[in-house]
Parts: sequence; structure tokens; C-alpha cells
Amino acid sequence: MKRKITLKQIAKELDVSISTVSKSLRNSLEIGEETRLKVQAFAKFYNYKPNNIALSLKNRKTKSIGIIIPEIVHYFFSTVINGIEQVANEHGYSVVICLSDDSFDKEVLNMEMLANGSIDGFIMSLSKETQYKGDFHHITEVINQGMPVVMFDRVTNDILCDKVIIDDKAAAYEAVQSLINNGRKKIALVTTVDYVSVGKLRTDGYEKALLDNGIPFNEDLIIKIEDVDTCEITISELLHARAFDAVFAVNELFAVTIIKTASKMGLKVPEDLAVIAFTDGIISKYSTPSITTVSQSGEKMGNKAAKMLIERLEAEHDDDEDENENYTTEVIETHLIKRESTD
Amino acid sequence: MKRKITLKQIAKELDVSISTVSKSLRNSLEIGEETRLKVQAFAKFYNYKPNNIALSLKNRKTKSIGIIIPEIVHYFFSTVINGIEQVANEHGYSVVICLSDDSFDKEVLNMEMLANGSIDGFIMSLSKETQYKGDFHHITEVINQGMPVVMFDRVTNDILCDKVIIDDKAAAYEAVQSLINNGRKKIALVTTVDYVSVGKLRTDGYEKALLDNGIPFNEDLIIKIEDVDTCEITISELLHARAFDAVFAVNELFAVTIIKTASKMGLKVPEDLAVIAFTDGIISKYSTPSITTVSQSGEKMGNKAAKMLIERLEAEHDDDEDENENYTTEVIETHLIKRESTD
DNA sequence: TTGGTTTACGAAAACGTGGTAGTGTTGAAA
DNA sequence: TTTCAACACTACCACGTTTTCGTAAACCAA
Repeated sequence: MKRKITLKQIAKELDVSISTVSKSLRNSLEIGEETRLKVQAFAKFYNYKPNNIALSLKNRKTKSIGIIIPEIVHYFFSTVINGIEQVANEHGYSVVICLSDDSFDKEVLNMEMLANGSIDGFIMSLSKETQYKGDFHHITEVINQGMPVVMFDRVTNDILCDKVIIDDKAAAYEAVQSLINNGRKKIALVTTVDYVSVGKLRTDGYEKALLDNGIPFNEDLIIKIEDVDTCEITISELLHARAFDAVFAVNELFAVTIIKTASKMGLKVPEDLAVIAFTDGIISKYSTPSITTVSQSGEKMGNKAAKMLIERLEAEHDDDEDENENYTTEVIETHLIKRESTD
Repeated sequence: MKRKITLKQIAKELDVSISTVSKSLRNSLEIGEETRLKVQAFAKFYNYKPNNIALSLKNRKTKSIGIIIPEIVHYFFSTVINGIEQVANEHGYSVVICLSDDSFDKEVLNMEMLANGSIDGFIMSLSKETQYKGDFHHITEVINQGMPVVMFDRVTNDILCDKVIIDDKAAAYEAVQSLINNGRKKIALVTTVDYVSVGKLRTDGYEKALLDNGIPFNEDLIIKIEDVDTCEITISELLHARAFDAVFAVNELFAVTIIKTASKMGLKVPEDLAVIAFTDGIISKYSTPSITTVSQSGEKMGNKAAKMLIERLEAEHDDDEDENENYTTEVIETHLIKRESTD
């Protein structure tokens, strides 16, 4: 068990100074060839690699970016991480991931933990609780300390920073419009509680599509679900009443539950009930019938978010004092993936 | 944009020494109450938090653990991360995640990147390519440097370290046995290529179950799939031949594809074809029919792996020189979750 | 006053690195 | 012989923290 070797040890061993070793390894011309090669050979033999921590301390850069998301066992979020990691890796950054579990306190704690020098910048998606409370002081704080933050998907207008989102409203509009185009008139919306930013936007798009097509907006057809487990009961009641002939669900878990419930009741999908879901995930693809979805490329969002963050990190290097914060909000394209759950 | 405040700045501002500030903040008795309170008030006002990087350098502990896995958009692996994160968080550790993309080179690169001081220990699952090549020098190296490694799921006997696995062979045996108990005789095995350790073990269990029940082991019923996309074709050919009445698939993606293919051909699941899959994921739960699976709790594996690693990390603190490496291999329980795809 | 103890604080080293500035030796040009 | 430059290397500082050791001042007993 030999600990990793340091410059100091090499210096001692070769009886030169630490600076000589350092310079030799960086091929400085100051060092004579003989010494240089000797040092390099020795370093290679003992597999010397500079200590990242020491470098971080010295350079005030950790070359790692913090990701804070509500959960990781979640198709969309894991694709985003994947996208972030790709770009980060290309640029020599590592990613450190913290989960908020949709809890405000955990989000704050995690951010504080990472903000004390562990990372160079954040990429995050707000927890439900944070969106509910509307308390963003922890984010403002890190931004004030000069640490760049990029938010994605679940964002807030209350914070000025770079953002990566999809046009939730337009995407929802498109989905509902396609149901209408297929002759559906009684379209239900199955969504989450209001304070989740994306849920609200998708509802707006749903409403607008209806109104634009002269279909009255009916509050009774909006089903707000807090917990997936209660979804089935609520759904089956409404299905019994035959209150609707199409459903637009804000996520695929709701959608597949609806389809399963409908099937149990003998309803045919899509004949009796057409279903479209938001977020193209693995369930939609493998469900029977497979589900028409609004694609929302988490990977692209991750790519973009990472690019924005890294650009800002590398730029900071230059201007130092220059405080021209021209924050941008990037909108990632979505499109409808037609599958078996719609006609 | 005020940068984070440091001990030095506080010291300067209050006209005391750095040591005094440090001691005051740690409530040392050496410092007079007046000074102590003054410093604490000042620090609190400016929201002083010690710099993690500096602490890491000093303590030679980063309080973060590196996770290296083949992919993250994968139900099982994300549950493992979830499990690791829970325990890590409880103990004040962060997790930094690197993806190998099932590539040997990326695995090596990532490990080297993290091994240079960024983390205190590794939790990892081998990439396919690494298992194929059988080259583990990068792992041996970090272990030799005194960095603890815990492997899970895709492990190797060639490396001595702590491991967390399930009894793949026994679990496969149980699954196949249950098919046999239901009167199935022609049971196909749909698996991956051989070099993936778990694939091999599951095959062994399959074979043993057959032999123990006096059913001849038929090579033709073993379908090795390298790429999911080719799965459908291979499967449908065999189904046409009616070569089997039950399938044991080593993952749920294979299973759902098989079910979909069978359904298209007019075969009924489970009447005409019973299906059991390894790894209980989200697809199995929401597939129609839902799929009977061997549960393999990623979360528990993650919990256990993190516990083992952290225990070793905290223990190291004491013995320093003591090299009693009593590595253990923890076996996580599995059980069969019966759903609609079997009778 | 002297000697010793306590109180309250400061200086400095250490963790590992890398850059700037400095130092001493050699050889050659003035 | 002096001067200057090139060479080859070392000293030192900073990054932010903790900790060990040291010490000045104050206090108290003799």
C-alpha cells in the first residue's frame, strides 16, 4: 500500500527542489535536459499525478459541477444527467449529484454543502416543495457569491440565471390540438398540483387549445393528482361516468395508469379513449398499447445546460470584474411522437 | 458579487490573528469570551463557512465517494445510486458520478480522474468491455494506493475487495423452478453475451433448475442477444417454430419485447407463453400484462455498498498501518414478484 | 521584587501545487 | 579584469484551514 507520490517526495528522492520537479514535469525550459528527463522518468515510474485537491485550492477551480435534482429514479432526470455528463466529460469536468427528494430542506442543505468550494457551478431543477414555498434565497445566495447557476425544466422567474426549458405551453397545445384533430371533444387533463411550474404551463396550453377550437373549458375535466397511488381510483370514477373520450396526461406514469384502468373496464384504447402523455420515456414505448407522447429530450436539455454553465465558467476567467450578466433562456424543441394510444 | 469570506479576511477585519478566528469559531476555551463572541457574530453576519477544498487538503479526506457505473438511464443503476446517496448523505458524504458507457477506456479515465484526490473511495459496477477484456489494472492500482473500492452487481473474482451482489444463480434457479412448477417444460433463456458476469451466473442457475427437474438442457433454447434491437427478430423466429412455452429473460427489456412480439403473433401471455424477467423495474410493473420478475433491490444494494465503504473509510482513520483487509461479499436477498405474465 | 501560573492570543507549519522572483555559477564579450 | 548574459536551479508566496507551540501580559503567592 504505497500512498500516491507527491512533488515533495520526488524532490527529496532526487535531491532537487520541489520547483525543479514541478517545472521539469511541465517541460519548462528553465530546467536542464538531464535533470528534466531524470525527473520525468522518475515521476512516470511512480505514476505521479498532480493532486486535484491541491490544484483546486490553488486555482480556485474544482473542475466539477453540481447537479441538484428532485429524484434520480426517474427517466427524464436520468436522461438529463446523461446529457450533462457527456458535455462535462468532454470538457474535463466531473459531476457531483445531490438529490433533493423534492424536499426544500434537503435542497438547501445540499446546495450549501456544495457551495463551500466543492464545485464551480450548479445545474438544477427545483424541488416541488421549493416551488410551493417560493423561497429561493439559497439560490440567490450562491449566485451572489459569483457561482453560476443553470436551471432546467422546473425553473422560476424569480431567479435571474441561465435556464433550459421546453415550451411546455406550446407542446401541450400541440398535443391537445392533435386530439381535437382526431375528432375528440371531451378531453380530460390529468395533471399534478398547481405549484409545479411545468404543470401550470401545460394546463395553460391545454386550455388555450380547447378555447381556440371553440370547445368549452370544463373544470371538471381537470384532474389534479398529488400521488400516483390515488390516480387509479379517481380515474376509474370518471371513466365510469364516460365523462371524456380523450386524456392528456402530464406524465407517462399517469398515462399508463389511465390506460390500464380503462382496459380493466373494458374500454378500448384508442377507440374509446385516446391518450397522450407528456415526457417521452421508457414506459410509453413499452406500454401496451404504446403511448403517444410529447418528446422532451432530457439529453438535449442536459447537453445545453452543461454547455451554458461551462461557457460561463470559462468566460469568468477573463472578465473578472465585468458584471455583464446577459442571462439567456434556451428553449429545447419538442415534438409529438405518435404511437398506438391515439388514432 | 461578494466572494465567500475566509478566515484571513475575518482576521484582518477584526484585527486578530487567523488562529484566533479559527479557534473562536470552534469554541476553543483558549480564546476569551469577548473576542470569541465578537468573532462568531462577525462570522455569522458574513455567513462564513469553511472552505471544503482547504479542509480536504488538510484532512486528506474529501468526504465524497465516487460512483462508476456503465449507464445511468437504467432503472436498476439509478436505484442503486439512490440507495448510495441516501446513506452517503446521512454520513455527510457527497457522491460524484461517472459513467463508463460500458467502455473500458472511459472507465479507466474516470477512475484515474477521481483517484487523484477527488474522492475517498469508489463504488462501482464493471463495464461490459472491462469484463470482456478482463483487465482490472486500474482497479488494482487505486486499491494499492490505499483507496477502498466496493464493487456491486457486475463484479469480478480477480479483484479482492468488498462486494455487494445478489445470488444470481439461485435467483435464476428459483425463477425457472417456478415456471417448471407451473407445468412448463420447454423453457427458453434469453440472455446477454457470456462475458457479462451476471449473465453467466443466471445461465448456470437456469441450467441447474432444468437438470434438477430432469429436463434436458437444450442449447437451441438459449438465445444470446447483444443488442436489444435485434431481439425482436430472433424472438419471433423462435416463436413461430413454437419451440418453447416459457421464457426466462435476464432483463425486463428483453421480456417486454418478447411479450410484445408474442402478442403481435396472436399468442396469449401467459397461456401460450409464460414470461419471467430478472430485475424488477418500472417496465415490468407497467407492462401489459405486467411481468413476473426476480426483484433485485438496487436500493438495498446501494445502501449496503455505501455502508461498507463508509465503514472502511472511517475505520482507516484508526489503524493507519494495520493492513488486515478482511474483505467481505454481501449477498442481497431476492424474491420472485408474481404478476400477470405467469400463471 | 521574584518566581511561577494562568489567561489570551499569535506565529508558523502542514496539506500539495505552481508561478514569480531571485541566486549563484559559468563563460564570454568589452 | 570587469560586466553581462545565459543557464540551472532554489526560495518564497499563495490558496484556506487546523493545530501545535510559543510568549507576552496579568495575576498571585512568597
